[in-house]
Amino acid sequence: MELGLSLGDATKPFGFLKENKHPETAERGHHQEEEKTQKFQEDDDDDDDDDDDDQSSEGDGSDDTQGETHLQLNLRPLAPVHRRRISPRLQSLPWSSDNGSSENGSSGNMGLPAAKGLDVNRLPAAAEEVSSANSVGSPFQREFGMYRRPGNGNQVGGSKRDFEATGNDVVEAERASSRASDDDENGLNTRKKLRLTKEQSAFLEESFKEHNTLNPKQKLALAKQLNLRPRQVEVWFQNRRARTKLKQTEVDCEYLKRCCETLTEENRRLHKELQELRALKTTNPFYMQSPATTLTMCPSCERVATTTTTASAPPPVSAASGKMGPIPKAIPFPLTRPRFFPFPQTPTHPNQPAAS
DNA sequence: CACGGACTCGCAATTACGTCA
DNA sequence: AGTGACGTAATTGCGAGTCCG
Repeated sequence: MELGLSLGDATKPFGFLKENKHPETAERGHHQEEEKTQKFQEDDDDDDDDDDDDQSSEGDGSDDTQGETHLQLNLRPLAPVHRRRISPRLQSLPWSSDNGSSENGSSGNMGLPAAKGLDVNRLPAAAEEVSSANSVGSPFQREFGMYRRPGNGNQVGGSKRDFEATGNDVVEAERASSRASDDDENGLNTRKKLRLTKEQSAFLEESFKEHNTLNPKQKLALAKQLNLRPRQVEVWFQNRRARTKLKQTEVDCEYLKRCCETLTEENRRLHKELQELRALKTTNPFYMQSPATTLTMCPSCERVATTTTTASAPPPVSAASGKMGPIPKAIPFPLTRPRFFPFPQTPTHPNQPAAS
């Protein structure tokens, strides 16, 4: 059973993040690593030469981007070395030279309200920008600062995934130290939760309507556009998907509940009908004298037909299969049929002509 | 070619913060 | 001012897919 709750059309392309595609790369859906490698490289080298991405390749819409403002992003990866343990394939990327020339708010507005001033989280983001621009502090330090930042105004504590590097000894140590520090610092390390502004939420919502999942490029673009950290965008989409699913579950639940109520009512009605028929059978002597009539169902077409038998001669049953025998010729039921009889008039088998 | 480890991502469950009545 | 309910940002852990040595 499928219900039509529409909380965003996942089939539509990620319109406002659409970029020109290279036809030869538009079909490589599963090579995310290569995609990312190529994307980051191309972003860094040539802003106007945007390639495709695996997500946008799901929808077409690659041709209607002409005339649209292309995103001009200077996608500086966030702490590429320490954010995640970098793959050997990514290590050759020119990220090490942090140019710090990110232009906040100068990117395309994606046809939506400009993200300028959407700076709930701007303080930490700006701090990162400044520190990176001045080459003060490594990306790791910046990310680490986000992770261990004690409650300080508008700043948010980062998560382990902000510099996630699974299996890395450093990270394992930091996890441990972070948890230990939670105990030691008596709540100084309490995470701060920031509410997104209406504009940010609306922007993310629009993005979600376009596409309910993000590829890394889209995530970075959104993050930059909204002055959020990519992880925040990622989390927002994650939670948004969860809310959608929950909503869908509620709708499904409601539908099943109504189905159950309908079936219960139908069952009650049929029971009542059965009782009426039994009462009729016991109170109508003529009915009793008439040949026993049963309703049978054709196993092939599942249509109901009437079968007239005598009490001593049960309906024929196929000796081989034990199933019902051939459908007898239907006759009007019963001869003393009450006017209120609820069954369909003269049910007959389709292969047999109706009794006249 | 099979295999194991590393990496990445999404999801479910949960926590915790901010807001509001 | 205190409080509980609620919405939601954020965290954590896990499974699955992919890549690579």
